[in-house]
Amino acid sequence: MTKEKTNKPSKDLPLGFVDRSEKELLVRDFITSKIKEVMVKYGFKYLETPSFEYTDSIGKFLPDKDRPDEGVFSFQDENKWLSLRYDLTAPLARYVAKNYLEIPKPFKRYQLGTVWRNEKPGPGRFREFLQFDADFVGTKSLQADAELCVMISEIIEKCGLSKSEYIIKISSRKITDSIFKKINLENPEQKLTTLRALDKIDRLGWDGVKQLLGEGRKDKSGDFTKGANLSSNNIETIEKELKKKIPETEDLKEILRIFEDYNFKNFEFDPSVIRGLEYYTGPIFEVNLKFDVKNDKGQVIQFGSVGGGGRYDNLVSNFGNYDAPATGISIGLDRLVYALLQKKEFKIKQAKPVVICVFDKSLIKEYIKIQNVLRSADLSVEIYPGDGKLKKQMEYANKIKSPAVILYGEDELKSGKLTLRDLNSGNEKSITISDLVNEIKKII
RNA sequence: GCAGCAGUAGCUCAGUUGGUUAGAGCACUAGUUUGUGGAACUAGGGGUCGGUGGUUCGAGUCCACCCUGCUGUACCA
Repeated sequence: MTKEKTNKPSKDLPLGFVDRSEKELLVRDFITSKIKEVMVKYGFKYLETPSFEYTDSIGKFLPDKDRPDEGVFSFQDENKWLSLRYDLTAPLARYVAKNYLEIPKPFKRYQLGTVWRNEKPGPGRFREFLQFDADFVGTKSLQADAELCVMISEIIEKCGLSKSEYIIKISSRKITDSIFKKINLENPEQKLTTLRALDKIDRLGWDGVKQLLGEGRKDKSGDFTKGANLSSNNIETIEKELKKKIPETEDLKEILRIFEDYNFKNFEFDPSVIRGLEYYTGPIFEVNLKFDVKNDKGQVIQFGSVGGGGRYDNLVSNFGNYDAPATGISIGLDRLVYALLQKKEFKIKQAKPVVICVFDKSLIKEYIKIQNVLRSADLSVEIYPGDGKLKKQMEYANKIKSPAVILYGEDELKSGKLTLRDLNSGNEKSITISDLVNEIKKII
């Protein structure tokens, strides 16, 4: 190996960016194919928007900041700030505002695309990842919200998870709104801290959350987080309200009725679901896995949800005069892949090429002829990309998990037959080129 | 950002209270087999022990600072 010298380029990747293996990509392709099937069934339109948007179009405003890179990756082009999109919802709102008069109302679209976040990465969380997003724009009907939950369940199950392995959690921003009214909480900073604390019930449990609602909490590394400083009375009220098993807000009651009509049962009312604090205005949902996810060291990690969404009735109107209530849901595909890979054995067939060994460069014409015969039959095949010793070529074929090699040298030239070696069994056959396709099909 | 832990060969790791030329397994290269892979055997290459400075006769080992990674926590529009 060559020594690392100061001027050599680094082979490290930027923080939070990863190379993705064929194994992951095949699972991801499988998932996206299932998503597309379901989206067609549910009548959503396929859309793609660019990776970059003007920074202010995606909800980031930067009046006097030098670098608007908190949370997003940005650069300045011709005096305008551009940012890589951090989700697919904001670009959708921009798209709807821009094309409002042409598109059908309501507008149903789905999108698959890479998004980037300039944040600290965590287990199964990267700074570049693939997201799936489906939305209804231009309808207040809660039928839309309910259908998103049903639809996302169908996708998850098509990906191979059973009903006992995931659950859709639903809640509504209206619940926390009414609690704040009840305890007369108006200080916006306290409200925010409170919401953030409540969002953590899953991870920290009520004990931890109550510390965060009060003075604060020390995590297991010893780090201290300041709390919301609510009175113990108010904390008790919040706990009592949120422990109610049955939703009292109208929107959730209605959604539950619709779920019944769909005969949809794999959901759970969970008022601790808070999610994206800024733009949600009504029902919110989250897709949670019910099994432990481990890292490659075998430790169980805090994995969080694989997807979620909710109603955002004001996002489109931010762009102009059009009022377009909307609701949507997204899945982090790479996280889903990460989780699926440890839950299930995926046997995704990917043909490996039969290798034609290069005995003699002067026979290359013959090799190409053989290759053409196989490729015409849509078989995967390659001439060994080099001209080393036969042993090397065999090792190569073995390494790439080739099903078979074809040997054609002096002996074969004389006999007019070629040798086909099955790399699994080690058996060799001498056959004519007209039998080749059939013989290979028997092997693979 | 804050906190805890870690960094020794391509990978996984060992390295005794500080003591000569720093080790193992796997992987790699060559050979045993110049027309045959997976197994075995033999030989070989590969490391400024994350970096810089310090303590010491002597540092992979001790100290300080920095860098990187993992985990938790915060933030995540």
